Amino acid sequence: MTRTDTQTAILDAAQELIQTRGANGISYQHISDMVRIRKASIHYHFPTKEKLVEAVLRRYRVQFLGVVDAIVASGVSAPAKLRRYADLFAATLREGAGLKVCLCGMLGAELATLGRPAVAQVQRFYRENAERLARILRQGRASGTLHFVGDPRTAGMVVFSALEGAMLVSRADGGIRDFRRLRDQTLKLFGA
Amino acid sequence: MTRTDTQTAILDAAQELIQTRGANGISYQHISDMVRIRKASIHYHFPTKEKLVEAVLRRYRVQFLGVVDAIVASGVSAPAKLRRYADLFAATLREGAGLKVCLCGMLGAELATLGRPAVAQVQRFYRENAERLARILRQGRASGTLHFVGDPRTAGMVVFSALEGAMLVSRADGGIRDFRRLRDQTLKLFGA
DNA sequence: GTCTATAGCGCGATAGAC
DNA sequence: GTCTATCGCGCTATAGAC
Repeated sequence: MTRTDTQTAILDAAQELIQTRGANGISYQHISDMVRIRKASIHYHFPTKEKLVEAVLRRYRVQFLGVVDAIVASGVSAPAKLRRYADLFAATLREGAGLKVCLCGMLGAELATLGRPAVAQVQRFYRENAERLARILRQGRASGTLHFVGDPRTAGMVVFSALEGAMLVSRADGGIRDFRRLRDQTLKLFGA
Repeated sequence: MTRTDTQTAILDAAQELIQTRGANGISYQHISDMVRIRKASIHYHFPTKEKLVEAVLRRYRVQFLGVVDAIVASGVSAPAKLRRYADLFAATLREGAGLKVCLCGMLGAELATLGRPAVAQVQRFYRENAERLARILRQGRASGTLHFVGDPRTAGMVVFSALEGAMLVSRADGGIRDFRRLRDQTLKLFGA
């Protein structure tokens, strides 16, 4: 499990490239151009491209959900949690050089070309995020700080998929400015 | 502008493939497998892959916006228009064999790998859809049938990007069933 | 663990017969 | 308009030296 600096650097480059161009839009050469390593040497750390994508996915999911869980466990109000959660997406979008979408938003689009393990990782990311959001929404409604109708689980999926869609659309057109507008308006719909 | 049967068949196959696998996940061979034509012959109708993607995009945008404009111009209430609009996305998702996402949702993800003309087409699709939605929302608020706070233009973008995100996420996990739940809950947020 | 070299394949695109 | 044949390239992946 202990990861070397080289492995981390490869994962960093691969993740950034996938979030920008998609898994089908990159090659080992692209990674080699970013990391000080020859493309053949990448296979020593990650034998196939499929394994590399899986490794990127696993790290991303664990890291992202860790931050989400910290937000859920924090003592702030439900609207504040919702706001912090949405800011994770804003931070992702601005991260690095160009605009990046969520790794799992990108791989969700490319789902039909991924292997079974990668597909399972993407599905798990979606479910776990929606579940955390459902908890926040349930808490907010119980304490009277959030207002919405219907099942909190569905509402959690709505918030999650709306943010994924907002990243995708705002990257193409208005960038982070538009994303913030979409985020604010979306949160308002839940009374936050 | 008159299109032959062969050109239409190629565009149909290319569109279906792109909506499922993405532009970077398909090849002329994939199209050749679906249409009764050799892969080299496709170049006669669409000289490069980039031109083919552009042609698919243009046809999709014109066709989709045509239906949207018919909904906008129809005499039904704003909530009914919103509902019919959302049903276009549900229909797209179920269309054909496997689950398909919106062509421009898919190409939005792959935006960084597309040529300038294709990028412009995707942006235009986003803008035009958000603009039509803004009109519906404005009408609904004025007539007291829809309820939301803030700028109708931003709200239009919210509805559009939420539906794009809902397609993406529900394709990965619960399919059309989940999409309908997301659609219903989203419309409720606007009082529809 | 990283390198050079290369196998082996699929890709987009072109040439030229029909 | 469609075909066969092929070019040239980039891709993932492997072999073997260091």
